[in-house]
Amino acid sequence: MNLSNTSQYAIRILAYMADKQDSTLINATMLADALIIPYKFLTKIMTELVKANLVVSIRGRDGGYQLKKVASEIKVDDILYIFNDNISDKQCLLGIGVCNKLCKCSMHDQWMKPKLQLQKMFQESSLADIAGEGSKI
Amino acid sequence: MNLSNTSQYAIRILAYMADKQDSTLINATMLADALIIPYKFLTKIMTELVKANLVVSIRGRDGGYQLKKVASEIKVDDILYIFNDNISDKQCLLGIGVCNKLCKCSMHDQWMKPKLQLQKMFQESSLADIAGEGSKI
DNA sequence: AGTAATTACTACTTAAAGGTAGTATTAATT
DNA sequence: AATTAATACTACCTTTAAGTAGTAATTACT
Ligand code: SF4
Ligand code: SF4
Repeated sequence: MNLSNTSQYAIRILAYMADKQDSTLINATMLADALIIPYKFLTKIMTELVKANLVVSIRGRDGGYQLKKVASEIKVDDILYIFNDNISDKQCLLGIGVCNKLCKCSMHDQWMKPKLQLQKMFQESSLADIAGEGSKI
Repeated sequence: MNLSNTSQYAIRILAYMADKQDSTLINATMLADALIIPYKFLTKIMTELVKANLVVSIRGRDGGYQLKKVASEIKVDDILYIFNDNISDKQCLLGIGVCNKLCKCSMHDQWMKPKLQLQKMFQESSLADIAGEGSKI
């Protein structure tokens, strides 16, 4: 009942980048050091973020990474989506799968509330919301 | 962001057993067939449920399993606890870990609401609540 | 042109969850 | 006592997530 390591790292990375928006480029070494994420694992994640168009990379000497959009336009849900970690409408609690109003397990209705709240939280929180203000990353 | 396979199976097994309370014993083959869970994996789970005192087992010919307590006294949370899949108070969204009121990430407060709702859901739902009524298991 | 610093790619290793196989133990029936 | 049907135990195999290593490609600076 928690996000994958990869998703957690990705959120923290992007929030950190949003926070440092002033300085144009941030490189992998700086990110890995600041966020205490294994360097090689981080670069792997960064490449996926670049492919997903959330981040721009500049290769070669003096290269680095930069957010591709303004922080307020990148939602946490967009990040989770990349790693198949977002909450879908059909997210199932007991793993039976496709059920409907007539045929459902007894936890389905109870599960709806927190599920929708999680969805909303992820869809409405942008990097601008979760970065800055001296908050922990 | 979902329960482990093992936890999902365990909940469904116990809910099914609560539903069939009338017939004294249910054996592993019946459970595996009814719930479409791999037999050998199911017996592994059953043994853990027995050790955790939620289920009584009777070995030998004509043996099987039986709930150890009445259905209303077994909460979903008790099941999740066995497999370290319950929602703890300290459950962390971003994986940084031990934070507090003064030093926290910006998602912490938003995360509190769904987290508490999940906790409540698991702690308050008993097998009696989720079994029966022709609901899917 | 050469070097250094950077991201990207390919491939591997490790750890954990999920699942399977075989055997031992237990107990009722004959 | 032997057989049969059940759970319990031990050990293994498979799949996926997490993490690591090495090399190629790219670019700025000298
Ligand atoms: S009814 Fe239960 S099993 Fe079916 S989709 Fe909803 S949560 Fe999952
Ligand atoms: S503040 Fe954020 S990182 Fe810290 S425990 Fe809460 S959710 Fe986790």
